Amino acid sequence: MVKRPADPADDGAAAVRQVPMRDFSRSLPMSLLRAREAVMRQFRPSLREHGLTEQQWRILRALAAIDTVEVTELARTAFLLGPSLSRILRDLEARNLIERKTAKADQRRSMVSISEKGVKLMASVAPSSEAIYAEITRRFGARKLAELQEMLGELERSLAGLGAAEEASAGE
Amino acid sequence: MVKRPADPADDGAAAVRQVPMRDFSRSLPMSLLRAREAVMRQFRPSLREHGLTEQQWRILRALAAIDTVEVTELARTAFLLGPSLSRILRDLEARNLIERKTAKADQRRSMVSISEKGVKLMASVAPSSEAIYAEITRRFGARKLAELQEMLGELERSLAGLGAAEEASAGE
DNA sequence: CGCATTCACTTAACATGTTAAGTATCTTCC
DNA sequence: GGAAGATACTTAACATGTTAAGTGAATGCG
Repeated sequence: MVKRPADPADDGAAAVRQVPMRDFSRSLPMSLLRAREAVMRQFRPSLREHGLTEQQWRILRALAAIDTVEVTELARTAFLLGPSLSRILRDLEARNLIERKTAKADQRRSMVSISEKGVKLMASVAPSSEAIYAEITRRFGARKLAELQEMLGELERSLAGLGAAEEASAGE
Repeated sequence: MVKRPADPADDGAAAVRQVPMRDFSRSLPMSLLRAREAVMRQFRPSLREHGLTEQQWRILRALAAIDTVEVTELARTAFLLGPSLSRILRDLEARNLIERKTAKADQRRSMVSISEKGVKLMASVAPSSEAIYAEITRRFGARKLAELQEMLGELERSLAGLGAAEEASAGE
């Protein structure tokens, strides 16, 4: 039900009356979601052809750049939560795309690295992936792309330490 | 294993040598993902307190703005895939937060609307949600926020029609 | 009319996101 | 050196993302 004023084409300047909430489609989270989806839509088909999901690809890329890492550090790098990473590593290991061995000094830690097979798979995916990225850059513009990334970084930094714990600090 | 050149602090101008791929953490998808996560991290606790997930909240907001819609149109508005929406609507209906009735003219279509209870729930969530949004705007800057959203929109538009079908057009 | 297509969803199946518990290992500190 | 607490994962449980298949209802067309 929900009766509303029924004023569709009223998106001008002084539209601050009794609007209960910012137009949904213009919220920051939605903008970010839509933009990211527009980008990922380009990559998914290629990854899929190689039997990889977006997250698996993130992990392989992260591993290719660091040789060997602990799971926790990998989670931070690939921006995945522990449980997700745990599952994916199990699968990637079963497919022999990565290798795992527990650290000698600390039996809790397990060191992960990409395997030869993993490296080869990456080599087969990278070209098309790079081509797609290049096309995106061409369409949007390299300059603007850099600007956008800068702003996204700023946004992230400006929100750092707002929602969680806040250990050592004044007032509270 | 994976032998690499081992040249960490070499991110200057002429770093186009044999780098197999752009530094992972600086890729556009990652930037978008991290930024969005930084934003959503602010909202999730509040939504959770009210028993809502991010997606459920998106649906309620979309419904509050349009009175009644078909499921397909709602999917487009709330930016959810059909299957996800189908499940969520089932749950929201069971919780009496929305109402559903099949259209008379076309038995395939089901018209969805928010219920009184749904409206009340929204009213109880909106204040804190608005406050969070205001704080984000304050921290990042209203001007920059608008710029960012504009760029995200441009990015989305510049990629529109690149990955899918492309029905009526020249050259295949 | 009758049948193949298309449409508007819904189900299914598998992968990940998200939070809470569980497990083994390590560290501290008495 | 031994129990309490902290760490580094892993499991569990539930919700959503993603693709494919299924179902019932309209449409198009001979």
